[in-house]
Amino acid sequence: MRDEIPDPQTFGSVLLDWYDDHARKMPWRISPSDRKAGVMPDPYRVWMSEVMLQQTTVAAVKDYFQRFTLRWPTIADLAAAEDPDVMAEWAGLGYYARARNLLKCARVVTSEYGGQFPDTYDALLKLPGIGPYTAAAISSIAFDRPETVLDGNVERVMARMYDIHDPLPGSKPALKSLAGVLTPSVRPGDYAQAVMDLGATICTPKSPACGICPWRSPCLARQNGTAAELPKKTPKAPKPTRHGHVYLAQTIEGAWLLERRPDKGLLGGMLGWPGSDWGDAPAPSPPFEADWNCLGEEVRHTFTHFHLILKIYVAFVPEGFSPQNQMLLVDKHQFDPGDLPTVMAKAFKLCSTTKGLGF
DNA sequence: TAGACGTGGGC
DNA sequence: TGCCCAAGTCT
Repeated sequence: MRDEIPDPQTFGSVLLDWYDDHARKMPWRISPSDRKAGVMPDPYRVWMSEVMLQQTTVAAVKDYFQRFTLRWPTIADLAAAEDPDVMAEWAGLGYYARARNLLKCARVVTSEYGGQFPDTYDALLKLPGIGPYTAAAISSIAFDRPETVLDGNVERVMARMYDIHDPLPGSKPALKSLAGVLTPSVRPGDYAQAVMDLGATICTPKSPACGICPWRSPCLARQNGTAAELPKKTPKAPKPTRHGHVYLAQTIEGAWLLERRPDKGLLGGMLGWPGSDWGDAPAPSPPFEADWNCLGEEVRHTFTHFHLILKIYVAFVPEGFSPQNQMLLVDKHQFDPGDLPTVMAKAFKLCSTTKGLGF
């Protein structure tokens, strides 16, 4: 069946023609016409957008990207930022290791590369938070080098183009190889974005719009009627349910008792409420002795690999209490629940909308 | 190397 | 409602 597929290099020009008319507008993207006129993107903005887009939708990223680039317009600005400010700005976007690595990477590029991103795949791959996908994306999009990006979109497009039924992630190397064969030497940066746009808008996970796809003719899955069932994926393990206790306490002046979570592990580096471990039946562990008032409602939240149910307790911080370890008191005028990861913001919201607690 | 690591939207 | 999915990386 392979002999029915046209010369791979012609795929590139077909897709680029489609992209010229259908490229989505994004704050970090140079339009195809501007790009053809010689305008190059700012590698800092390409890097920032690609890190934010890891496992995250374009819609969710847009506002964060605008805020980050407005507040820290250059990589030197970001490298000089305070860690808590960056973590607070990232709050709500998820996968917080990305924010910690964003700062690490900014500081390495500033100190070791004079503030200029390297342009090769191998050099980019060595930087914190930059893996095979992001190294290829920055190298191709920001520097127009012919690297092959392989994200979820490209995996899906390739599995369908070649009607690959082997399940992901095992089939990843084969799909990368097939994607590499199709990568053209002309306009590789626009091509990388074009394949991803194709996957995001036409070759979608469910109900792919094969009828209007620029690659409908050579696509083997469309010929065989298997597009909608590809790519196959190995089944995921079921999520267990864990339980925990969190303690929301305020001083008589209104300051909130929070803790800075350790860098390693879940919600690493973020602010949160003091609390127990999360497990099957965790022991209560209030930050101080008090008459803790348990809220009638619980927080329910689902992470990537488990469900969580949190019991909320509230009390006043006793006079003379001084925070130990990673705990800190945050003045009520400085406290912003938007600085918290979503699960912690949910606990705050539940607390603040429950009446009769004295807060 | 397989599991850890967030969140919100769509169906 | 619950599951799938989104421009993955790290260990």
